[in-house]
Amino acid sequence: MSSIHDPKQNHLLGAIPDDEFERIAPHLELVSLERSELLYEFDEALEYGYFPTTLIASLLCSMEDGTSAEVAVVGNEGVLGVSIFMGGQTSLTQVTIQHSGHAYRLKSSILKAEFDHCGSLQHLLLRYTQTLIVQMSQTTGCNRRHSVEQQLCRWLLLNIDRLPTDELRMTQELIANMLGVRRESITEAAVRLQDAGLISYSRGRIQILDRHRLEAQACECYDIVKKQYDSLLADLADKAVG
Amino acid sequence: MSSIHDPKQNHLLGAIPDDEFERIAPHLELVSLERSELLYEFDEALEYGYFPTTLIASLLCSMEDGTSAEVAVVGNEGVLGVSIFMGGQTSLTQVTIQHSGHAYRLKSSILKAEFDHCGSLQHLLLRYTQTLIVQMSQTTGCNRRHSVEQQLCRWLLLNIDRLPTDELRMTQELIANMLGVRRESITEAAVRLQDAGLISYSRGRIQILDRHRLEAQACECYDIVKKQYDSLLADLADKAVG
DNA sequence: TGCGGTCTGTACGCTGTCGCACATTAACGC
DNA sequence: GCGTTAATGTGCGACAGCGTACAGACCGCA
Repeated sequence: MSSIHDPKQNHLLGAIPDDEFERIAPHLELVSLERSELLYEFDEALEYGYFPTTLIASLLCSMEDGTSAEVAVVGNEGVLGVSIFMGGQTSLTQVTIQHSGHAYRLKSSILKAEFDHCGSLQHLLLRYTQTLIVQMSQTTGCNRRHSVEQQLCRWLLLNIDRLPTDELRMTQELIANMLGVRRESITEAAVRLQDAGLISYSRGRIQILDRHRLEAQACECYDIVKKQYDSLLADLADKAVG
Repeated sequence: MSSIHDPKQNHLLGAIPDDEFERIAPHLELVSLERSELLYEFDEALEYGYFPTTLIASLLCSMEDGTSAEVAVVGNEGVLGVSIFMGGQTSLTQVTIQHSGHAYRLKSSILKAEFDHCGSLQHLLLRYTQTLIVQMSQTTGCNRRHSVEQQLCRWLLLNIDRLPTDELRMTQELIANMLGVRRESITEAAVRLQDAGLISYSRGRIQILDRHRLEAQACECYDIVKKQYDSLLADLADKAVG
């Protein structure tokens, strides 16, 4: 394939054996999604599962009062629409696009059928779902105990890990929506981080200047989630070889 | 069985077909667990999965500073040790016993093997894991946006739903640990609820007096989680018959 | 019947975050 | 360039929850 797009840019699709991949490959459909797009509404029936390659999505818990809080972030390490194979038919959370990019989508029926083969894909999807659970759990604790600044550091790191660059295109307003805090609280924290030389930003572009110190500034939650994903990726690498 | 204990008091075990149940039944071992017991540590290898019948357990995210926050509560509708079948070998969260009682435990190897039969049990366990994800997601949002009093209402309801009585044996101190707040904050909220006639309590015994108003006082989070479980239980009932 | 410990109630000052209002600055289309 | 709009900066009062300290209430036990 001469295209710059390749389903195997998604770590899960990249890790399944050839025979399983060939079975679903004809059904994979490349889609481009823009920031702020609502991919799934909570409790909505799911037509497709999505395997992101370059986009980042956000799983949100949206409240009656109109506010929302991010429960997890999903990029090319994962899949959107876990309830398709988990057995429910409807989305477990609201899902929005946080960073524009591409994904390969697969009809729910086909994804479910392949899952039910009980092969490698099933194993990978379940293993991935597990990391998602850890991320959600850690986010819960983080919301309860840690400062906005710590959470911002965690959030920046989680996102930059899922992008090829060290620049994020994201306004403080949007970050505030993700973290479920005021825009001004993000501004205050961002000013401090910029003054300290950890990041620099202007009008929707955030540069990570000192990743190491940013990690030090973040709460332990980032480390825990990161380790979990690293162990998943190590698993995936094993699969891809073996 | 003349015993008052029966594995089928657990909704998941009660919903699998006879042939699958017979296969695991010889391996089920009744255990009695006491409040505050640490069942799993985070990231610890899991020797057993547990199907609670009368106990209630709490999945906790524990922080470096020694505090913790509950991410989900599990009773006889569920199972402890989802990572056994999800493919990781280690616990996704810390798990403690919140209310003394009984559970049937099953060696991890046997649980995993039965799961890999891709039969009814697999479907049920995945379906249950899904409700767990919804509960965790909602807890995340609740921690972010709702008052201690609202969270206390939610917590009381979630627990009372998993017990046969309308009395909870639980000190304010323990509730505070679960919700990740100060003991005094629970006292203040509890005083208000008692003054309003919704509950009455004394020294570790909490009576629910007006369940309906308690639901009204709780945030939407309880309803959402409850509906999710109701839909799971409806599924289970279908399975048990069909 | 009194004693010790556990559980609950209350008070006070502190801090982080909120909600709001408004000022300032950079990017973009014309 | 020029004005519009989106994005960011800042200030201020309000308030929920925190940490600490201590007082009362109830329970079991000697």
